[in-house]
Amino acid sequence: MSATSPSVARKPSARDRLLAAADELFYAEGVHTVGIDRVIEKAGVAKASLYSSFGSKDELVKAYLQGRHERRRARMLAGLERYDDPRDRLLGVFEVLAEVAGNPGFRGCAFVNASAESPRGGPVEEVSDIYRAWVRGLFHELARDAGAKDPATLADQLVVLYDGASIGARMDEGGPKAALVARDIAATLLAAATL
Amino acid sequence: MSATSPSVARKPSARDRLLAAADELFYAEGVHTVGIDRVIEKAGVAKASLYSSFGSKDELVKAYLQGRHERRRARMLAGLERYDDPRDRLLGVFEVLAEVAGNPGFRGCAFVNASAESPRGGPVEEVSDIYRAWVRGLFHELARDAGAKDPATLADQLVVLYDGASIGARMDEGGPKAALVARDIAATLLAAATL
DNA sequence: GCAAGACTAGACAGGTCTGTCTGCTATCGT
DNA sequence: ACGATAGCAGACAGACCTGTCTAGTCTTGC
Repeated sequence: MSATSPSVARKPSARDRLLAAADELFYAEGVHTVGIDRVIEKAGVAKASLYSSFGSKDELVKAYLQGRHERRRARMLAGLERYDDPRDRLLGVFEVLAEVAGNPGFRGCAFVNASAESPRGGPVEEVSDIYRAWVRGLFHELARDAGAKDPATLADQLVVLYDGASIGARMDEGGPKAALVARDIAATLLAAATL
Repeated sequence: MSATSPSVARKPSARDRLLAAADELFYAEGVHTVGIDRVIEKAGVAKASLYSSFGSKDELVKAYLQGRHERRRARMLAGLERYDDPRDRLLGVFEVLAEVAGNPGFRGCAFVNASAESPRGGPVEEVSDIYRAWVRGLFHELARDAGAKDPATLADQLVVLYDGASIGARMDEGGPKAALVARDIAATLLAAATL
């Protein structure tokens, strides 16, 4: 029980605790609704630490969204490793989404939610665009691998399904249901696109 | 030019001016971001008038959303009158949505946006549920009329498309594009559902 | 031992938020 | 003519917001 062991039971840095608290609160209640005071209280951190780490609330919001992007990306890629067949991998995106949406704390897409309460052209739109470009790129790649005749068009369609599933799960409390509906539609579209 | 002519150039009531101002501001910038002061200034109305007409900001938000619901309903039903064939009427929903999304001020679904910045179980969720039940009912009815074998399932699918189109138009600045993508998917689904 | 850096606690400034209240004015039905 | 109703203008209270600043504490490398 050496007190300075670097790999065991180290308290996370103030920055990491802030990000964890911001992630929970911002996602659950909205980036504008939740004030700085609640974030630092949950993180157990002084206000000065927040401003020395991030500089402003906007930057904290940005970091929160970037963290969401990275974690969604990691979860999606890990989830798709289960599948070998390119067709299954494409539909697997909606399986993973269904798992995520079945989570009790699920409240829709963090980027859609944040941008609903943020001005156009601000930092939120910036990171949202990057996230959405990644989603579309992933679909494009999977559509190509699955043998779609026009992978770009199919990717556009799949993005619509992805968004619709996420909104449906948030607004209608149906858990994974909307994502599975989207999965079925995707299967129909894929069949039609590879004839 | 009688000064009291009831049908010519009457200044709208304070209540109506408030609703019009709230509609513009809340939709463009979010219900939480926009404060009471900005609404009454735009409406040219005293603060006391707002509180005597609506009682609270929450009630004003509710009235704003109810107005959106009613106008969307009227616009949709009027737009669908162009079509005779039941199949065209169903797809016409997405044509009307494309027209709406092509509007320069379009910023997605007012209910999705408002609920992103509102607590669960509040008045916003209440009116959102009513609106969404109407959308789903409309699709159900149109799916039945179009001869779908399982209109309830088709309606679920069309709701996903409707949500996805609206989010895509807001997040990706594509104007009516996402709605037309959704229309094409709907045509494919309808063909498969009426075999 | 000790200096440097990271962190905490909390006061403070300046602004904005919702909601209440007091006066004053104009219009309308009777 | 006159009372009722509707509306306007703005001060005010109390809470909450972001962001800054001071002062003290703890940890770590050397």
